[in-house]
Amino acid sequence: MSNAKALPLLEPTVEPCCPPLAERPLTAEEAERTAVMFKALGDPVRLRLFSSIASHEGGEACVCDISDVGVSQPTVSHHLKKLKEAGLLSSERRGTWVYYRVEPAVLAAMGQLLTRAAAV
Amino acid sequence: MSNAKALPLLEPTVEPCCPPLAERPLTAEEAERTAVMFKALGDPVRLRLFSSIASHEGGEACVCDISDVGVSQPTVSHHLKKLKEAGLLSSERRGTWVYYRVEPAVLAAMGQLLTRAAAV
DNA sequence: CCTTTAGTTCGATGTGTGTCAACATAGACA
DNA sequence: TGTCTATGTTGACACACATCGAACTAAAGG
Repeated sequence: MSNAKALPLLEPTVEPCCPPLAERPLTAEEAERTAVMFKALGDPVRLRLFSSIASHEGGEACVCDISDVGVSQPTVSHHLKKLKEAGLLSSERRGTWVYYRVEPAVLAAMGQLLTRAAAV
Repeated sequence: MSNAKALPLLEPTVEPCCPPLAERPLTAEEAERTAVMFKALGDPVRLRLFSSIASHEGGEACVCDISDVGVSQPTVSHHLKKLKEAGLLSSERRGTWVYYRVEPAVLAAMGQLLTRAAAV
């Protein structure tokens, strides 16, 4: 892989998904796409897992650090998979442990989706 | 209590619910409360209804204006009820029609929940 | 009373959640 | 190399909950 892409490219208005909720009525497709992300955070267990990862050092944590949410380990794995499928997390195996980390861009986009809606 | 506090008090950091996701791991109760709101927006139909209301004039709309989302009227009523129960909407009967309006404070709080998480 | 608008009840169907068991991967050690 | 242990993931199943529409009820207005 080439190292030609060295631009800092810090977009302040990331928008990988959809327009702000208050800008115009969402189309069916946009709603479908956006709902996946909100639905992923619409479960208490997933919310706690996500919060644990986000508040960890460097925005990443291994599964062993966040498995104390009151459900079994397979259940934790299932929930992490859903968060990953929603594009909110990414995982990486590092030796024995698997580390999950948050996707700041997607998160910021969701935030703007709401705050901009409120600003109108 | 004196009325010395007559400031316009435009809090940029409304927080009727829970701390930012990245500040610390959410407790079970906080996660439960927050999940209700995210789950309410985790459905395509509800997201479209909500977006329609938020993008309407003055942030409010009557049911008759937003019933073209592809489901029957009773279903629309169900979804609006859920959004209302989640604290995202408030309703008011004005003559023949019932008007729904968004709750900007709650919306802003949800946004900060996410953006602050991303900012860490 | 009749029409329009919206909410409620109720039941069928679909989707999500959580657990146990089995499987995959990585490291340690003889 | 072979095996043992620790860590996660996947599959299958039962259970609970959410979704949706048909029919009914309630409220407002002519």
